Amino acid sequence: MLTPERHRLILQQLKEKGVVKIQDLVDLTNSSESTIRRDLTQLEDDKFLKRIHGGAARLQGKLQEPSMVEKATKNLQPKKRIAKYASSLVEEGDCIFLDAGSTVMEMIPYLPKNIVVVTNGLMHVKPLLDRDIPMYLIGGYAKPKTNAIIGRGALTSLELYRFDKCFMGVNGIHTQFGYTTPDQEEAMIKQSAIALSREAFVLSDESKFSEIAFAKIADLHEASIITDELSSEFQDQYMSKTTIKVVKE
Amino acid sequence: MLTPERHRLILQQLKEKGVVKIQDLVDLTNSSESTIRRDLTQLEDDKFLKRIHGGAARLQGKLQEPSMVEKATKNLQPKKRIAKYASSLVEEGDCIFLDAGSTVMEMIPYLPKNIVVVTNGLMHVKPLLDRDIPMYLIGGYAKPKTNAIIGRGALTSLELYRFDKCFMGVNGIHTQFGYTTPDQEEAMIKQSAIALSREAFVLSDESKFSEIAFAKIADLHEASIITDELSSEFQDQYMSKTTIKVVKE
DNA sequence: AAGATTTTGATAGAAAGTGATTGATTTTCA
DNA sequence: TGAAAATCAATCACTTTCTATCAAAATCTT
Repeated sequence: MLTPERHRLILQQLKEKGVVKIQDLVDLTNSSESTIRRDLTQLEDDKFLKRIHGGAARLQGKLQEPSMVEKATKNLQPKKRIAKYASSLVEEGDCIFLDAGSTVMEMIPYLPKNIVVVTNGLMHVKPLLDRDIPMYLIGGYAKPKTNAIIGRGALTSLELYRFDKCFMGVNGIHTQFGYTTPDQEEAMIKQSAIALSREAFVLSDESKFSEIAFAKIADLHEASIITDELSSEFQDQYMSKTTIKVVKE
Repeated sequence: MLTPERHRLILQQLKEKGVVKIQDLVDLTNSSESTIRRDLTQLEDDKFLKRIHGGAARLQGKLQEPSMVEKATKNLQPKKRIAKYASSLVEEGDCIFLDAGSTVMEMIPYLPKNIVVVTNGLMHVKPLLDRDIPMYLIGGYAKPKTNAIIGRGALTSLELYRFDKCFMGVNGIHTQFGYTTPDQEEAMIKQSAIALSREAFVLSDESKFSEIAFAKIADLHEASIITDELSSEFQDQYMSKTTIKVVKE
């Protein structure tokens, strides 16, 4: 995992929670304790946070501007671009499924209002309600780290619906949380949702995503990939089954 | 638990109540008395509070607006008291249902960790996850104003579970949002949950609640009412079917 | 492709935080 | 007032976290 990505994750956690434990960051980023410590030292030097025994704390001074996370963030822009394009595919009256995950969440501000959204992403709830978009939540187990609803019950609950379109994050939540291997149970939800949908779209803001994860999701059904960069090997390999839309600038 | 997290809790308690007992802080933070004492010493050094025999007191130096704090405190206390008592009824290993609503939400900080929670309250999600309490969410329509999951799907989703105990707010969310008439669909969820539970508890922090709402919930099944004040007419009227626990001080 | 540089993970000794105990001090209440 | 109860500061043993260092792995240069 790249250094700036880790830093972004750390700052984001900090922004959300105020204080974070080192061990949590280790789990979150799949890095060693040493690496996290070095990150924290560095971020403290740059006045982004304050180290405390056991972890780090947000500094309340003034440097809390939105610029803070933004500054440390280089990956935000492509994500927004992709999300905006994906939203443009949604038409009034549609019933869509939104996968849990940060890239998909970015779609919400751009969605039309006269639609119905079904989701398993707890983090999507507030932004959707704020926009007054009618929303159904899948029932089931709430997975702490990714705020996704998963499990057997979730599948049952999901199968009550049918969708015009569904939107999935490639590494879904894992992009954001640093997993390289998709969670088995979340993958099952993804697959099921794709099966219940007339059209499926996969959003990826990672220029390099693991071939395995890619295949798992896209190979099973027809799907369109929306990304900002894609090596030609992948294009050749999957072109036959999937449409690939590369969104630039 | 990280030191600043504990300090935050202490100061928060102090802000709400003006004075806090050490033992309460021990319970609240799951730390030892020694640790709390050390925290208090430190916070006093930093001029955040004044230590007094048995606990700590807010210092009235500057940042206090007595009128506002007092105002917010008046309705807060009974609610917390009731919620704390209700939490004490939950045993390790229990599977419980938590109704959507502000009074029930107050229970969360006091719940034991080795339980499973099922809820239809979206506002409960974050506090439960923060406490690492395993949580299942009912699926269905997310009602914007109350952040509750309701609807036909919710009933279906709910009926997959069985509970040891369930906890309902009387006017539920309506207390907070100023409704006097319970929402029909939310009432259905309440009734269904009570039916699926071995024991049912109704929490009320309103000394006067409407007879209609009361009867709707309590009359259908055996249930215990937990409240801080109850006119004797109600007691006489419902004593036969329900247990009433009045929590004072 | 070989070497230099950076990043990473592991380890050991130092430092800090924690919980229990003990005896001193304060409060309570008869 | 005086004895019992509650609260307190001080200390000890124990656990967790921290710093510093080194070698392996990854990345960059030339």
